[in-house]
Amino acid sequence: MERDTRQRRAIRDTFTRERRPLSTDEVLAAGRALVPSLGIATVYRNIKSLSDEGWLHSVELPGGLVRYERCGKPHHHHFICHDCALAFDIAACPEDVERLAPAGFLVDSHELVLYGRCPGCR
Amino acid sequence: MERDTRQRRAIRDTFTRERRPLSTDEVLAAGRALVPSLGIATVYRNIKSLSDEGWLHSVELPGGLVRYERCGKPHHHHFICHDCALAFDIAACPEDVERLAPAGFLVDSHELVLYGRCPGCR
DNA sequence: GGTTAAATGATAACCGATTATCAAGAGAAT
DNA sequence: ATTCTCTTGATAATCGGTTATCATTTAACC
Repeated sequence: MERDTRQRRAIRDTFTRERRPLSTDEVLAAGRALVPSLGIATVYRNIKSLSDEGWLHSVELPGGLVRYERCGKPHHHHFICHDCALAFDIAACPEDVERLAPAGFLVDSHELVLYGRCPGCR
Repeated sequence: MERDTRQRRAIRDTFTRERRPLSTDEVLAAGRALVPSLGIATVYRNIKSLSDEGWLHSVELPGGLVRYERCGKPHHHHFICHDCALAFDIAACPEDVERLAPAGFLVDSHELVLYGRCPGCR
């Protein structure tokens, strides 16, 4: 991936505009608003190359659906709306979660997911 | 599923003995220790019927691997070891996580996953 | 113990997600 | 504008997980 194509720009712009984890389908839908001919194979290819370049990384939240977000964001968590299924970033973090683990467990990272209804679905 | 078979007993016993979320492969492996002929189809069938009966329910943790645990446990969270990939129960909970969400988001549940190394892998 | 229908086990089929293929399209450099 | 080669888009192939099929086994009841 060396060339600056309309498709690749559309995909990058989508991640830059939406500041939340996006699934391949969401990238395809949003990207088609900019480049109607965009195909799913191109979405997968560019997500892969942008990940290899360290511009994107995958986010695995419960639900078996892989999403991707821009690299370099500060530590944060996520909110998933059970109506629209969109994932949103949550800046806050419930400090010192390490102490919640029983003795003998070594904690080195954590993931918190809040579920509910997003502003747009209420 | 009405008959009390050796296979079904082995699967139930596995969940009763291990008090943590189990994947279908873990149930198959543990169940075969009791009934060597146990097949994966039987594991899926019994997990489904035990779920329909309200004895089991699925737990979706990050990673795209569905696990199952007994119903009726008190509110708890999970720890996933990144060496052996086993999931363990964590009794503690970082209270009032609801207020971590920005205004406009209605939170009705949450899931916390701690990652690290379990006692057995250290 | 014999009968009968439900459960099992091996495996084929299915399904959604991802990757590979390849002819056509289009950046980039001349 | 032309050339060259990388990228795209349509779709076939693949993959892991789950479900369906069906002959065989076996629990439950007489």
